[in-house]
Amino acid sequence: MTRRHASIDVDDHPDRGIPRATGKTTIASDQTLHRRILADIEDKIVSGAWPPGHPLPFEVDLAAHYGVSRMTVNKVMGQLVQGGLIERRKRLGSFVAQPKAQSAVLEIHDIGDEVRSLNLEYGYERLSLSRRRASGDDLAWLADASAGDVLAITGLHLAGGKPFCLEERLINLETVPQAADVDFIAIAPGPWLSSLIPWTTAQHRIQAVPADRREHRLLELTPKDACLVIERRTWNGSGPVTRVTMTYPGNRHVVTADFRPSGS
Amino acid sequence: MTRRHASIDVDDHPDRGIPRATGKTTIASDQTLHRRILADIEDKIVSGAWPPGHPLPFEVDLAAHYGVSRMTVNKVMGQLVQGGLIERRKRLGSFVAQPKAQSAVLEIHDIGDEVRSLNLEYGYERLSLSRRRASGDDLAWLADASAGDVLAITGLHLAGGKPFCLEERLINLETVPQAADVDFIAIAPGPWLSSLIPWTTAQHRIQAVPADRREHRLLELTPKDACLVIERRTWNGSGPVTRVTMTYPGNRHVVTADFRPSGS
DNA sequence: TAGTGGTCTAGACCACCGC
DNA sequence: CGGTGGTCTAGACCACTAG
Repeated sequence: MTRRHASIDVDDHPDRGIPRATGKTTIASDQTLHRRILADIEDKIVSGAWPPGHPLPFEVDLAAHYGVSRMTVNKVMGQLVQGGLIERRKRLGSFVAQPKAQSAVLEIHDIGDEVRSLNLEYGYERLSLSRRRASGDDLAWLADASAGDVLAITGLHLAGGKPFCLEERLINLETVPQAADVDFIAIAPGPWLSSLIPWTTAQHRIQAVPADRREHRLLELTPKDACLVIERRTWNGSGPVTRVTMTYPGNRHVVTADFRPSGS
Repeated sequence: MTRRHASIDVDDHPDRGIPRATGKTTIASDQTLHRRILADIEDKIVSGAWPPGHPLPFEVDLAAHYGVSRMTVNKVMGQLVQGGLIERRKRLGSFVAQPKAQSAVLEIHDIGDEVRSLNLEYGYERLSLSRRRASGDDLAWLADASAGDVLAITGLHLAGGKPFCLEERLINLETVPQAADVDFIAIAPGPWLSSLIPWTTAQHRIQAVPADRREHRLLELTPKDACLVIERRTWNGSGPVTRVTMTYPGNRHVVTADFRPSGS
């Protein structure tokens, strides 16, 4: 065991230090090795015992300490890195990361599921559909992609018969030519696309805007109300796919995001 | 090689199928094995060649196909699972996941850094501070924690001399007793806490509200403007730490979130 | 019951980089 | 130069579960 770093301040029981459920910490005993070790080290960091910047023991030492092979420790360290809890540098070692930007996970569900999970009846009503050549506003989204035709759809999602959210969507017909043959009356563009288009990259922008006249009418708002606008642009391997802005009544809708230390 | 699943429809070159940079796909050739294999499989999924529900070859077959050991393939599959691209079930195999809930990563930066990254001068002004016993509203946040004292701080973050965002914060003095000795005039509560308190769990709620009178005045808004309100509740290993409400002028501030297929 | 994923090992080689 | 993390292997055992 090398001598650098402060000694491994884990209790050094005769069981070679593998964390057990018998202590005060809540660690399930019927876990895999790397899960228990991960939980143990996470606890050290989260509890503040190992503050930001604190050096972690080397892989070899951790392996010896927990009585496992280096590969197992390496797996744990990899998960800690991906969770943003530690940073690693060759020759130097591993260190508890400085909490820079908290990253939270924002789950964007299908609107139908979202509504039904509230025990409300879901409905969708197409308001308009038009095919047109990409114009000025659209081009900013299409970027340098050759300006072809786009499909513009607006629709209203209903929850329990009442307006839930207004959808304004643009579909790039160069990437998704099949969309030209759909009228999007029986099915909303979102689920139609997600069943067809594979995984992609997406950017979201969230902002608050005062409701304008059209939103007063469609979303049954009063002139003073605010709207939460979520804009999502989606790309594919072959280019821009769709851009959608969802306008929610701000007083009735909330976006939630959770944060967890590690990926698990 | 077992016979289930459609045959591995990767080009079966004499080089045993290890993806190279020579093809049409953009895969860096000087990558590690598991990165190249990961990129290869990701491409299969993202491009739609393997649609949702499509069965992946078994680990043994993939290992044989790529000419690597099963551990390497297993590492790749683990990353695909964590990226939400595939689902695995024992005895059945691995399948391309149905795109259910898109999950985006929301980065919560330090406000000072955020302002300075806009090339604006950052400033902070404390508006009020009071210590009080936890009352009705606070208790909902503290949950069943014993109701002790809380510190209530309001402050204004400035960008280029102009109001940027209004902060209303509650600090649980039972979890962070040290906060009682700070006046939070020279330093905002956010950075002070993050330099002191280790990593934790957090919940975010984002909504749009019409600006009220106080916000008109403090944020220099007109009566019609909307505000973007981000509420963050933070827990520690030892209990609730802080609850903060950030109110941004909705027309000037946007929250962005990105989505990537895999953790990489 | 047989085949799959999940896990773990003991060892190995290498690139990197501070000393 | 030496020690660290990064990677990869060949093999092993086990739990789970469809058939």
